[in-house]
Amino acid sequence: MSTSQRGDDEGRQAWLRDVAADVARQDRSSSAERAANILRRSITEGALRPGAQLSEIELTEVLDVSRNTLREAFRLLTHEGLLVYKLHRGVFVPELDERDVVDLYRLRRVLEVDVVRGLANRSPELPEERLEPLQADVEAAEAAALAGRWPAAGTANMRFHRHLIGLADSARLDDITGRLLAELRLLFHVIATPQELYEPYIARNRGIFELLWERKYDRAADQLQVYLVDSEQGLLDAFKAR
Amino acid sequence: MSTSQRGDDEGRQAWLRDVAADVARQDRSSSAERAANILRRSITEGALRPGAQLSEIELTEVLDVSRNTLREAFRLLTHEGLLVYKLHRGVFVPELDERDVVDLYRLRRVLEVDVVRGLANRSPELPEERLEPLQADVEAAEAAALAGRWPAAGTANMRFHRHLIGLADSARLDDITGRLLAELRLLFHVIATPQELYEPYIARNRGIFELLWERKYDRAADQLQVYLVDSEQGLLDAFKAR
DNA sequence: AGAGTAGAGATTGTTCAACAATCCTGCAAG
DNA sequence: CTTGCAGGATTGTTGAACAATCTCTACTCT
Repeated sequence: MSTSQRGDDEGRQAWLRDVAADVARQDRSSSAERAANILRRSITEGALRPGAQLSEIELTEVLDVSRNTLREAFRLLTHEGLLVYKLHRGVFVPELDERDVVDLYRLRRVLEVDVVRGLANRSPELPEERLEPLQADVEAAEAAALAGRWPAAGTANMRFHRHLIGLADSARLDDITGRLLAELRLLFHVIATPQELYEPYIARNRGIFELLWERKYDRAADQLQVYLVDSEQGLLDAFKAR
Repeated sequence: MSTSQRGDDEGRQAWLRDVAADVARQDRSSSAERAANILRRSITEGALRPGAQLSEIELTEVLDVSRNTLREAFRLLTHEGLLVYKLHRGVFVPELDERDVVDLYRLRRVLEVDVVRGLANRSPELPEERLEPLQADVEAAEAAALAGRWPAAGTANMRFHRHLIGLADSARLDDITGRLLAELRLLFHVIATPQELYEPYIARNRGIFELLWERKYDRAADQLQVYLVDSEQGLLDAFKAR
């Protein structure tokens, strides 16, 4: 927090306000969010399978929160698409099908490809350091794949695409992407062998990253488009084989 | 719904009660959703202006729900972007600025234009009757404009774009669009004279509709793109003039 | 007088227990 | 086999209580 701020009161006050807001935002981890984090992991890591019902009474005991707080956590996850409410019947882990695959990938394609293509005409060119998170994700995925830790590879892959979208500096786009990727994780759990699903795409992630690094945004967008079409087809094939 | 746009509490409470009775008649979902529907209408129709704070105790009395249920409704609307929480200070109608205009229109452009362009390669060609809701919206907007009822013209315009997105048959796209348009309505309320904002675009809506009817999807997409760029610029100009 | 501070009052954040409304199950009658 | 009806279980909603935090006022000190 060592910034050489010049002495104007206006700037200092704004700076203080920013820091205060930042701290307040981090303090926001309430009981509901803690419960939601636990449930999110349980869902995305497969402990709670699609179709499973989440009993309120049981979970209030396990998570040690009140029913109201638990329901708040349910709402958070509902917004992310990881749970669905059925009136007077409770919350369930949604069961997605092929139509959802098509729907989700349609959105992914149009959004991600547009973000990458849009990088070409930024008024200040994209600074190199903005690509560093992407590089870290690519390397994490490669390392996890080498070690055979496919769930970790999947997580790194998700982070890569989330960081890719983040280059657009759009809060709403980030929000939408968070939901899309969370729903995709639900779909991946239908697949028996995650290795076949992820392995071919790790190298392609690196290819896209390299093109971004060389500022060849149009070519990166083209590759991303093909990547997403192939990935969708892989998921659809896995569905048929199941 | 005759309403005096005065800021006095008495008038606003009466207005809320009217909407409450209106919505309760046709709504059989949960109390929280009912309350959320009432508040959503109050916000999008301008009774609750950007920057306004929503007092919990006041609204529990007006809406006749408990604080917990009301807060549930707040959360629903927060997820839609129609309310923002400030920790320990309450919920407020957000005040959007130029950056939000740019962000929202960026998303609108990429999504709407892609939907229209995608109509060209549907396996079963788009049936004509799918365009009927759009026609109704165009005509409603023209009628409202002729009568000088600009809020109604704005509503019809919103419905036109929502139905346009609906042609894609994507539940997630519909969901996202609902949120984007709701936020746009927040922005429109900053504008003093809605007439100037809507009038030029009513004829262009008809133009886009006619092109869709003639199955000239690429040309319709091009016009839509220009439409959205101009609309964004109009909003930005209105912001500067304010 | 002006700046800073302590505290009262008001509002929000969170939890709990109880009751109402609804759904599911199993069984009996047609 | 279908339909209708208890009874039990689960969710939906409420009101109250208490903790945490903010805002505003009044006071103190320089």
